[in-house]
Amino acid sequence: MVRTHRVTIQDVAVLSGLSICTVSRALRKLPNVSDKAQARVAEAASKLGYKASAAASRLAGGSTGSVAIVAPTATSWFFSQAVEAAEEVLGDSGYDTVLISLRNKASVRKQFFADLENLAQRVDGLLLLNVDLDPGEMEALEACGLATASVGMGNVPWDNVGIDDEHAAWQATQHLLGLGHWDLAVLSSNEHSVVTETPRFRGFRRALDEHHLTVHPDLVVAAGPGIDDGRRAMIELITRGVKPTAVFAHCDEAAFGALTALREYGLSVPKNVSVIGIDDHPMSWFLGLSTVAQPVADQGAFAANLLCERLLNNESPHQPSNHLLDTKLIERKTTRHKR
Amino acid sequence: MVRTHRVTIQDVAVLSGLSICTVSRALRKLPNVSDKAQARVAEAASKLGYKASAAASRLAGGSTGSVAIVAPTATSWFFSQAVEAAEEVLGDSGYDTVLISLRNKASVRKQFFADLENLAQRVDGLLLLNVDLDPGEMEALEACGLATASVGMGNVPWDNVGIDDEHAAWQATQHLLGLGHWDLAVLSSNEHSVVTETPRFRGFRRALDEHHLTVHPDLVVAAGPGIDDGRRAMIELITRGVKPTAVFAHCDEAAFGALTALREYGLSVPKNVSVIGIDDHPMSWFLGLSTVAQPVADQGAFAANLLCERLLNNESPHQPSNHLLDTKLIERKTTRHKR
DNA sequence: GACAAAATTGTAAGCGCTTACACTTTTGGC
DNA sequence: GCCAAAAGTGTAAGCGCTTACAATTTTGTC
Repeated sequence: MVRTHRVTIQDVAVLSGLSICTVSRALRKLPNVSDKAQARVAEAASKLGYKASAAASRLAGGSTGSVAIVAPTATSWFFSQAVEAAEEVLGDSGYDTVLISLRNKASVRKQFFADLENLAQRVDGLLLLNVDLDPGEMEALEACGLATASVGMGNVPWDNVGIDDEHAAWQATQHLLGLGHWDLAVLSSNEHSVVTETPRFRGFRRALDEHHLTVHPDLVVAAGPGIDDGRRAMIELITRGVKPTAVFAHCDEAAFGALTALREYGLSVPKNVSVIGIDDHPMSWFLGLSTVAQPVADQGAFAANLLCERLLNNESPHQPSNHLLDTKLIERKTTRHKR
Repeated sequence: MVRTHRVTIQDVAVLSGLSICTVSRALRKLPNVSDKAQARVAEAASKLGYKASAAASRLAGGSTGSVAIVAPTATSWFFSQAVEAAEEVLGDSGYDTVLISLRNKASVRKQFFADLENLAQRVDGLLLLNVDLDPGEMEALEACGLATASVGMGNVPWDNVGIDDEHAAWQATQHLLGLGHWDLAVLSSNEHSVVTETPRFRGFRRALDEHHLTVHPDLVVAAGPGIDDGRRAMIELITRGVKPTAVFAHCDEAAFGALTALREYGLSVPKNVSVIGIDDHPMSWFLGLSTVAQPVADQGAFAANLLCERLLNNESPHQPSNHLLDTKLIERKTTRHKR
């Protein structure tokens, strides 16, 4: 195979009998190009197998052809799922996906925001996955001027897609309530505090309210997102001596941990205690965990689509939209009617 | 904040009182730059917060500053783990990571190899994760001239890191044998066939050989990498009427499936049947699955390091190396001495 | 048809960097 | 000290694209 010279816009210009400039415009579908020219360019380009050099294009002021996906970590089920879905739609729109994991580390995160200005010249857009911004970070983000979209971030000045967390929690709690349980414990996200309730905790409380029940402080315990976090939280609950008949975990992995703890303490699920989570983690099916499913891949794909749109007609400064996708209760084997 | 003009190499040149060319060389640590100049440039650059424009650098014939990581899918535990580890070391070396998932689809895969030549001008290197190459793909890869490294790919003309699959399988099998089991079933990868044994199957067989045992065909069944695959395979085994006292699954997820099937059929683990897998999936700890652990993140990081090295001193055409990382038997609750 | 306005196309000047090559300074052997 | 070789530095020509702006063609109107 001959290492042939790179096909440049110049070659396309010659073959189509037009100027470089016209070719450039035609290729990018800018206005002021006759249909005839458009067609000739398209033909020449495809005949030559021409693809613009990202570097040259970028240097001259055009786009880089890539967007960055930023996630708190890349290893969790949720993120890898969302990332892959986003990568697919970005790829189909001709964008490369550069992956940036904050690795759940403050230092990495700080580094990222400090470097944002530089990143801005390497990518055209930013897709943020569940990264909670403090005011300073928000400012840096706005200053860098990158087109942005996000997943799971409420109240941001760009397009966002997520689920209604409060509603999802309400669904889970409501399910438990409907089964006759009223001594409900909750494994709440550790971001939760009495001052700033998380949406999921709010949903939990609202469901209780609706049944004229109140949240008993002893039945609330903080848990991180991992299995072990859930296990520890559940043990904490058990050793407090409280006896809930059902447990709502803020996410499936925490629920897995709760399941382990319960088993360790000789409590049978769902005979003695019902357990429900949120997510529909792939393992949940396997373990028979009742849960409220959220469409993870859909969220990633949707957000990516929004970003692409924004990237294409970068003129229109349309209002940032916030799309909430549906969640769905999935009843499996860890919840049962109270005896 | 003033939208200040981009800091260019020109600015550094002026501040350091040297020519652009010298600055360029100093920055890239090329030879033929005096220590004095080197120091002056470094100082000026850091004072100005200068960072070379990737686009300009690339266009002028330099590097792109990014490498592509290619995985069969991005959603599995294994790959997301390896990808994050690789992303970390690449990032530390100043490279952006562009993620490419083949999405387990032949069409995507074909597209990828067809586009390789284009990709070659957007990235400096390629990190392949467990993608089995057919001869044509291999050729395309070599033709594109990209620096390459890989994880889990034996016998390739570039640096590779992986584990000794045969040995890992041997470890697992040996463990079972050591517990007194001799009616062993194996859930083998579905890539396995009588003609081309997979390394893991070979390890299984070797362990048996060493105990003067032979592989009974009825006790061999193919299973994909998923939980459901494992479940179906185990059910197949059970309904065949064979009664193994222990099962070796080629990966943990298949083992999970086996666990479910066994439970469904009223067989108790490890009382009636022992089960072991390979991987040490995060869920294995949770489920108490005995397994042979492989260092996933380490493999990704190691391969990324190898690639970076190769990228830096691109002169030295050193021999491709193949590094095998250690695997370790982890005894948990699904394996027990035969009664 | 004539002419101004609108639509299309072309010219040429960069974007910020690398690198071949020319030029200047330093080094070291005698 | 002298001079060639080595080491360091500068000049300038691109890399392949975008985009003002100028030039040309087409269109529409009276």
